Amino acid sequence: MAEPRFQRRKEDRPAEITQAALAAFAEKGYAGTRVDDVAKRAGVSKGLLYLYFKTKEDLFKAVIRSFLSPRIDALISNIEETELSAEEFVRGPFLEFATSLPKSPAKILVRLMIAEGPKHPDLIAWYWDNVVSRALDALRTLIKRGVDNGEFRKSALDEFPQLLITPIFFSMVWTLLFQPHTDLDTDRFIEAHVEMVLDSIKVKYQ
Amino acid sequence: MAEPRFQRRKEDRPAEITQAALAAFAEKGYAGTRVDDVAKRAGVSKGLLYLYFKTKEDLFKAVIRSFLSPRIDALISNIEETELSAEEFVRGPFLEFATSLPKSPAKILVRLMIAEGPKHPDLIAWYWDNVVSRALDALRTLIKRGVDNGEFRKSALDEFPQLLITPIFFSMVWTLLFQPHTDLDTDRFIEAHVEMVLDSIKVKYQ
Amino acid sequence: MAEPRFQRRKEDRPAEITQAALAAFAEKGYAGTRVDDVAKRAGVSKGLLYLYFKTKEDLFKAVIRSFLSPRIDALISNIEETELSAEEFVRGPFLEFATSLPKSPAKILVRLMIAEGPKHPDLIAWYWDNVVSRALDALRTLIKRGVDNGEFRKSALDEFPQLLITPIFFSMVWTLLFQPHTDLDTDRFIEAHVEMVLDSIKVKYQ
Amino acid sequence: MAEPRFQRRKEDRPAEITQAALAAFAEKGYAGTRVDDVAKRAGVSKGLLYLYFKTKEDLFKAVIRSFLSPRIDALISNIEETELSAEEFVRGPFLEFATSLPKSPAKILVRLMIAEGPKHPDLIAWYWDNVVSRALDALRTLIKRGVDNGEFRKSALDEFPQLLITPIFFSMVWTLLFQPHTDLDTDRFIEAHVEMVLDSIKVKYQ
DNA sequence: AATGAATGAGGGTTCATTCAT
DNA sequence: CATGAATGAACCCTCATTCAT
Repeated sequence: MAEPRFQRRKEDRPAEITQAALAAFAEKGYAGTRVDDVAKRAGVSKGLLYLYFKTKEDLFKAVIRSFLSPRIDALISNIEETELSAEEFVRGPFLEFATSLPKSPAKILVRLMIAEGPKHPDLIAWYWDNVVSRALDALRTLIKRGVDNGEFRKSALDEFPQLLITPIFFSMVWTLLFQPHTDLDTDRFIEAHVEMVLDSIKVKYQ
Repeated sequence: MAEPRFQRRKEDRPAEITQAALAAFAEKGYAGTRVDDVAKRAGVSKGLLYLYFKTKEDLFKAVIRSFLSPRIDALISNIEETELSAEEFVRGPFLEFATSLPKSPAKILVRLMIAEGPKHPDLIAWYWDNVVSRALDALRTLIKRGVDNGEFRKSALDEFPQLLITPIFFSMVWTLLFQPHTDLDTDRFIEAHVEMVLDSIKVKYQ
Repeated sequence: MAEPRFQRRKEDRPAEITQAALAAFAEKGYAGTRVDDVAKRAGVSKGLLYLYFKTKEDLFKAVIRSFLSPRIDALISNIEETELSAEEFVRGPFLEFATSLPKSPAKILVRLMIAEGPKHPDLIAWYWDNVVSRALDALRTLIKRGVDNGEFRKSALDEFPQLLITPIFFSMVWTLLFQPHTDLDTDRFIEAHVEMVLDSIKVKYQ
Repeated sequence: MAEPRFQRRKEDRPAEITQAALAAFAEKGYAGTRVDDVAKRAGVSKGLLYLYFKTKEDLFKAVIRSFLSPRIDALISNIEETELSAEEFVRGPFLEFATSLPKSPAKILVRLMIAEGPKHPDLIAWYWDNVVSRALDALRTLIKRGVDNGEFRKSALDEFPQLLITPIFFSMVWTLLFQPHTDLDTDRFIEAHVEMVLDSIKVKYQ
């Protein structure tokens, strides 16, 4: 019944701490989170936390880096390797990805990025290089494929692939802020947008 | 309506402080801003600041409340009083409003709302009641008018007027974060989106 | 009877704090002294201390700089302006200065310098420039005057004026360390040394 | 006297640690030295270090005790067993000892003693009993022998044998502090002092 | 009304020491 | 014996807030 006060679990610690930190940052924001709290959440002493992360900022960066990125990696390789037509891909895997994001903790990360980003330019840079620009390229590839296929006509989407993901951001931010005041059905919202985009760029006949 | 020629004596003190606070919060975020700095920026002593605002949080709320809202009020009354057709209004006043926002300090307010909102639910509530829901209603009115006019067909936009403003938020957040890494032409981006929406909902012929 | 919690005494604060800090550092050394304690000793809040001294190190430097130096300044100007013969000066004012030092708080400063000096090279440099090298020059002047007068013969003291002050340092360090174990009569010890030196350099007859 | 050829297997662990600790303390002082660092320097784990030394303070005392003392032991027995005249001894072995000290790590120990001594009275006591008072006695013996021999006249040195070692301390402290700012030739400085002392106490003629 | 000196709770970080492995 | 992961008490410093002037 006596739980040992010491537990050596070197392997798992960083992930556990990172997990706990995400939860804490999500609730209180960066400044509002006390390192003590993160440690407590992780079931760990403050000292140990500092063994794995040199500073609170370090911890924050580790949190940001370790989430979201895998998800996007999956989407990207999916785009590259799929055998679906462009429209099928958009209606299938892309839509699934798009609608899942606002329900995931990614939402929280977006908040943190927006809130704290300006103070951590290197973090933004890392994100741009490793996540955003790659995702953008993948989207461009997908759209170009549709155009080359004759599925899509040439459109502003060629230049602004962001037009496709606009409602994802919006949903995340909207629910983050106004959840108690409204209940946006993000799935249908995003679907409607995608439908609208497809409607606008699909080659209609013949 | 006659503007008093001499003013700015005293007693727009609160406004001056609020102004200074916006600048400070914009630069450093809420937690990163020291009350001292705000006072210095406003050319006022710390003590005086506390005469007008009971706490730092109070000051923050005053800042948030005093900006953005007038702008939206204008848009709303514009919608209500315009004699333009729905499409003309979207292409005209709405687009102008939409493209101007990402260049204005509103961007910063959005950041502050996202960053600090969760800690200030009453602020969010105030915003919802006084700004967001009213703006949403106005948009709905506008769209409904278009449908009633026979300009627009029935569409998801009826339920989700947000589909129209999606790229405004996106532009603001995007430039906030990735300004140094990319240069999104927000004007053309937003125009492209609006065009796409109109393309999708306009009754095409006959 | 109720003492006001706040007391505005801007002028006196730095000196009071510096005073308290000397006492604290003397008792516990630099590392062993808590800023809190210094504040308490000075009857002041920790925060106020940081208003006047940016860091603990800053405070330490201020303490070191503000003591000892005036004492030596006096000796130096004394040497420059005296009308006594060299021997008279040594037996009179110099001896008085020399014997008083080991009983003064200077002892403590010497300890602090020795203990902490290596970590604060700029402090050492300041001391060298403002105190030590000037004192050395003054001593050299004094001895040279004696030689020029025909009071003293040429000797190693010309090159090493430090030979005169050797027992001062020794007395300070010795009592610092071994006070409880021995009772060196520093006055007579230093006198004996000075006598010995004079005996050795005085031109004896004719 | 036969030195065992193979050694250094294990179990001069304590000595190795003590060695490493001296180096560390010398560089950073007591408070500035991390136990971790000492362990690393000694090529040993922190846990093992704590096997040999119960606390950091313990380690510190061990360091202090293990150095300097052997050197002085040698001098003392030298004084007791020598067949040289008092003057010859002073000019020979004593001077050699005196000039070598300021160049040795003893200097560092002196610093540590001065800096940390007041916090470790038992260490001081140990030093007094085992090193200082014995050294003092030996010096007294030497001087008395000179007087009894008719080499020296009666003088203050009889009461204050410290007058002989004054410049040793001085040289150590001086170089410790002002090394970069001056270059005292400690050998010649100490020689000059000794010469002066002898000059003063030697029976001059017949 | 206006100032800014003064307060003190609170948070990030370090590091001597312990103990499971 | 040996390791180094884990603990937690301290300590420096900041800053929102108060109040004597």
